[in-house]
Amino acid sequence: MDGHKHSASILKALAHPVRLQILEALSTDIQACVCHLESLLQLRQAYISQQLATLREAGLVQDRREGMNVYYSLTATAVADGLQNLRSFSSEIAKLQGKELRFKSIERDPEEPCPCPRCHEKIALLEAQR
Amino acid sequence: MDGHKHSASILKALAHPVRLQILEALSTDIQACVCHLESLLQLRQAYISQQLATLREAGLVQDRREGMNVYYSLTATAVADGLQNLRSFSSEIAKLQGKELRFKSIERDPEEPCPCPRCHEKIALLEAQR
DNA sequence: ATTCTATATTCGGAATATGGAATAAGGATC
DNA sequence: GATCCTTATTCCATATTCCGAATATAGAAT
Repeated sequence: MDGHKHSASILKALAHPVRLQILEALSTDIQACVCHLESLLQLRQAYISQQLATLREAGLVQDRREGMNVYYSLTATAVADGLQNLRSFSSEIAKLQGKELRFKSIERDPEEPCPCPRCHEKIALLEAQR
Repeated sequence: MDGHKHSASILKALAHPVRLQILEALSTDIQACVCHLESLLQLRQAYISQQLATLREAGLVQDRREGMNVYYSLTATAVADGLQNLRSFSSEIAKLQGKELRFKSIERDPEEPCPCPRCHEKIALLEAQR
């Protein structure tokens, strides 16, 4: 297959702010259900599902069903590495243009757990074990 | 500025087979006039100019006028590095999908110089010095 | 000044991407 | 079975990209 075409199609899947955020979330959380991403990014479920489908078709993420939930994860650690490279790369390009980039981090306060049901289960489990 | 948005806009500029080929040409040739790219990629001049404009607006290439010609080059070596990374990255993703990538190299036969005027000048100069 | 050559821009129709709304599908639970 | 819950898909209007054709511009040469 034509390498440039394939590279371009991967880049096309990457070239979207929300999809980048999703990938970033998956590169720190290892895996996440859709409702987790929903609460993390504060976006509608259907919308996230759409973006996940794009990423899935590009081969960047994979899904795994577990009961009622579907867990997404990166298909390779190379994806996380690529994101890291991309970050510094675009920062460098931005600097040439006299701009300073700020990547809004979507870190969650550990004391304030994600309100998605799955997280609540885990929290409840942990507290029951005390 | 929002980092994800800027990254996405850079990726959007990259996400095109012809633009990738142009960048690759510039990462080996250091710099090239439009007519050189034209003969190298076998594409119409106006079309190449359009793609160069996209790359220029994204901050990936810069132009320098010299007499009648305009020479393009990468704005940073990081761009060439990024292309290299992208190549192995998309190869890895492709492998996960059971595909094998072939990047058609646009190497020029050194015995068969580029027919663009600038190249002819250089060739003529070299031959005159013998 | 006119012409030539290299490059850039504009216009426009087709194709594709975007994102909202509604709906469907797949399991769990009762 | 009926009913939730989570996730996926479809539909649709709008916006954007793609790329060919024509045209514009900028500098060189006559």
